[in-house]
Amino acid sequence: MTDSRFYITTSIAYANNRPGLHTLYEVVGADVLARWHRMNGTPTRFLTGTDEHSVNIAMRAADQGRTPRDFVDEQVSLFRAAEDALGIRPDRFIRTTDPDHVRSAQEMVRRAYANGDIYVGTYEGWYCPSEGFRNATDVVETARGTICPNHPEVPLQWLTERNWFFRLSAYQERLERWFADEPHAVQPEYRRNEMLGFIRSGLEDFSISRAGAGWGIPFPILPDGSSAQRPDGTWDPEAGTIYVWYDALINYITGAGFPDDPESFARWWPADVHVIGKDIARFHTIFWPAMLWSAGLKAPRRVWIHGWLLAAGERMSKSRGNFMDPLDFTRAFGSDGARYAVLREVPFDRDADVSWDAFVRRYNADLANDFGNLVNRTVTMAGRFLDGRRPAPRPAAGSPLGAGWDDALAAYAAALDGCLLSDALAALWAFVGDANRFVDAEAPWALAKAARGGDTGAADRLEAVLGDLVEACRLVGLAVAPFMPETAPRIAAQLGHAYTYGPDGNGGPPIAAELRWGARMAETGRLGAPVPLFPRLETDAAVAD
RNA sequence: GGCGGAGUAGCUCAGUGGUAGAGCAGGGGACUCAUAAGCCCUUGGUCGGUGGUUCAAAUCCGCCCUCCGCUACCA
Repeated sequence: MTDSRFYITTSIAYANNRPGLHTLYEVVGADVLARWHRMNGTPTRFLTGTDEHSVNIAMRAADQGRTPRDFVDEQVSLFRAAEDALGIRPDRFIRTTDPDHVRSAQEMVRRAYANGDIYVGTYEGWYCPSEGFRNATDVVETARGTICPNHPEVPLQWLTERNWFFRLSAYQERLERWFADEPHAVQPEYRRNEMLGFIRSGLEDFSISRAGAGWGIPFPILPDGSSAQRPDGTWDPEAGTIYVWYDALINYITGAGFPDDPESFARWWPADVHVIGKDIARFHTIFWPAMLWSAGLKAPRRVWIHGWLLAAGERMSKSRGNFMDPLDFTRAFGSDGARYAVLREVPFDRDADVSWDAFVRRYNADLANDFGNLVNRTVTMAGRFLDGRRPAPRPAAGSPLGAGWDDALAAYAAALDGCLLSDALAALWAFVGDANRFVDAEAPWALAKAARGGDTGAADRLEAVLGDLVEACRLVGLAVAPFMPETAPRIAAQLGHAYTYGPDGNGGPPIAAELRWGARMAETGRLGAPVPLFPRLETDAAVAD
């Protein structure tokens, strides 16, 4: 993205339960992309949050003898604590209960109405209180009656409701044109094809209101088209509430300033990337653009659909109970270790099996052994052989490591642009491997011994080799800062370099200039103490799943 | 059922016509700056099955088997 700003969002988490790593995975990934753009000097807005309205949530709250608001407040605090532990720094944490979001959703309904895209119809079908509407082909007939396969203990209800519907059918042609004109708007490619296939199979209208559900955003229009707002400012309950997508999806524009702050909205919309899970791809790539067009707004520039975390081949989920607690994870791996492990282990474009042991192996191999040890041996050798004075690197052309850096960085940056976070790390770690091999090839300890014996050629070479290694550590440590924002300043400190980026990645110089080989070679400095960055973990250090 | 994708070393995967690859895990070795890390070497695969095309197929074509994704209204 070469635009003057970068707006990235995640899906908003359903605030019905404590958070799992499989939910926060997406937010960590988006946080990395946000930090990368912030460090590049691009004004960046990163939005994440929670989805808090539903009959299910109201029921759970009632079961506990609490108000829905009280219930979701507690869930949200758990999400925020877990995100904080993972180093996630959104520019705004949006809640669908926020007052400006309520106004935003209602305004979108009004615009759809004004554009003739919503109408009162009748919805009929099975309704599972735990899951929402069930398609007739999804329910199961048993001796006890019709049940929801996912919630057999919860009685299904046959619903007949007068609801508002959105005229999605009117947007089929425009959606097909959008997919054709903007081939990179939906990624990865195979998801795009699935969505395109869905569009071509024909689009039906969908319902956007619920009657009689109290915990939701008041539907702003009565069936006759008049406002549902009463003179005292309250809303006529007969109008019902806004149902799901005209509530949840709207958060992306609320977070950009719609409708209260037109100036902000003009600046930030359309979003550069919506990062979402594959289970809600259709709503984001088909419903959402149509809803926006109906309101006279632009579709998002890109929707990135990531895969799921699997445990033994099964999707991690709260209902299955096979998910990892993010706080267990960060306690064992550290915030940065957790971020690295999950984003390296799971390709951002498809599902992947994960396990505690696999994360430990990845952490030990990549962080403790390869990179952490590289920094540690470099700082130790330079400290000991050069009395703590930081050696300068050779010019890139004269250094095996310097000559390879540009390609490594280019591969890293290209992968980040393509949202392929695991590939980005792999590209950087190939360079880390080069650096470790370089150490053994040059054997600085042997050069130091020769230098002590009076060999001035060896002394010069020692200086050059260690200078290259210090520079390699500086570059990798800085480049990987979006993934490991706490470790980056610790590396800089050990290398005697300043680190001027803030805790969210804002504030420093554009990273591109800093990531040139030798960018700081003219500066002198002293090395810090060699403190191991990533202590090795034992495979049986902890048990979790 | 329809459309799409995948089956390659113990694990995760790369490889789209020309003598089977990487990382991790396992084994051995030399070194010693380092978090018993790093480096070097190495065990290991009838490339899902089968029939074709070709001088030559993991790679192209047919058929079969297995697995996965999408196939509408989750919050």
